[in-house]
Order: sequence, then C-alpha cells, then structure tokens
Amino acid sequence: MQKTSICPKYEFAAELLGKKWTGLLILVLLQGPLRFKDIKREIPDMSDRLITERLRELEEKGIVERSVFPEKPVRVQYQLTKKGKDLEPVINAIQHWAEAWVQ
Amino acid sequence: MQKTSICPKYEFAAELLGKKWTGLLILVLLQGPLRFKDIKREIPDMSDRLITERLRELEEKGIVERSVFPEKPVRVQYQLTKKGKDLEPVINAIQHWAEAWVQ
DNA sequence: TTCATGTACTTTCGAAAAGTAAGTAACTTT
DNA sequence: AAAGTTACTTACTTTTCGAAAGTACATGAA
Repeated sequence: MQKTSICPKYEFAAELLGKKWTGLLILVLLQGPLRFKDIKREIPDMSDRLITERLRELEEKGIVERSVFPEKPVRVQYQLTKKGKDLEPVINAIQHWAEAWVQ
Repeated sequence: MQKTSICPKYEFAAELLGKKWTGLLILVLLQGPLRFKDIKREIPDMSDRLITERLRELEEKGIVERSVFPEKPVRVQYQLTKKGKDLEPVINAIQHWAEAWVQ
C-alpha cells in the first residue's frame, strides 16, 4: 500500500517545491550562476540561514552545484545542474498562471 | 522597493505552492469534485486538520469551491474553480519533471 | 432507548520548521 | 589599525505541523 494512490513520483517533487523559498530560489538561479550575496540581493526577504539550508538541500538532491573559486576574496558560486535546469518549464508554467490570475 | 527584484507576481504563486500539501491537494482535485473523505483516502498522510486548513486557504484564494448537499449523511464537495483548473499545466510540468528525474 | 456507524470537521499539545538577530573567520581596502 | 566584504553559524523566538482525541449531527440496528 503506497502513501498516495495518485502519483508516487509526484511526492518527491511536492516535497521539493512544497518548501518555502525553494521555487523562488530555483527561479533566480535560472538566470545563471550566482554567488551567495547575489541570491541575497535577489531575494532580500530570505534569511541567510534559509538560503544556506535550501541550497544545501538542493545540492544534496542534485539540483544545484556549488563551486568554490579560491580568488582574492573567496568566491562561492551556485548553479543549476541539468536536473535543475529541467525545472524551467515548471517555473514558466507557474509564472504564466501568475500572469493570468494574480492581481 | 519591491520584495523580490525578479518577479513580484511569482510571490503569490510561490506562497501558494510553497506550502506543504497544497500541490498534492490540487493534483487530486484535478480528477474532479471530491468529498472530504475522498481527499483523505487519496492523501492518507495528510491530517484532517491540514486538509481543512488548506481547503479553506484555497477557497479564500478562489481556487477551490465548497458545496454542501443536504443529503442523508451530509455531503460536502470540493472542486476546483477555473482559476484552480488553470493550474493543471503547472501540475503537469511537475509530473513530467518527476517522471524524468525521480528514481 | 442506547449503541454503533458515518461524515465533516475542531481542539489540544508537543515537535519541527522558519524567522530574527547577532556573531565568526578569512581576507581586503582605507 | 579600523572598517568592510563574503559566506556562512549560532542562539533564540515564533509559527506551522503532526498525531490523537473529541465534537456535532444524522441514520440505523439491538
């Protein structure tokens, strides 16, 4: 007997997008690689703690890749993997709906 | 100064889908009108409390409509409005991604 | 009449997640 | 030497969630 009778695979995605800030984080990363401070600038209401936490979760799930460049001030870059970039249609669909229905 | 520089309308959708169970609830309601007990059967891990809470939120946002039929044992039915049904492409996109990447 | 069953919730309460604020370490600029 | 930048951590408060039990109303059986 499975947890939900409708669509078990959906569970994973639901758990992913059903967390605060995750969708927005992926949305901004679709722009291209970003540094920690850039994410902060793009999502000012998201706390440092949650930015770190969500990025770690997405990294663990193979959606985001973290790279460290040992430059003058160390540079840490976050970018979407193929798996992450493939979420673009999802984000687009959400944006399309929002355009039609919000406000 | 806006909350996020990327897409303000996305905020609403993010707040909606970025809550636990909301996506799954919409997914099951895409089948057609369902009663409270049917939702429980479809999403057994979701508590009664959260089913009620999420349905009320979606009703308030104009995504779900609640109808009461005064039958023998009272029948309460929940169905998606046009606004709710228009979320189908979003759910489909998520399912498509899940098919490709989960497991 | 009392008991059991069914539907659709509501209430309570402890635990987990999120929000807020301040702190840290390494390095650079002034 | 003091102040600023970047990328986090840590500590603490508030909010949300989860599990379980309880409520209201009706039907039907014993």
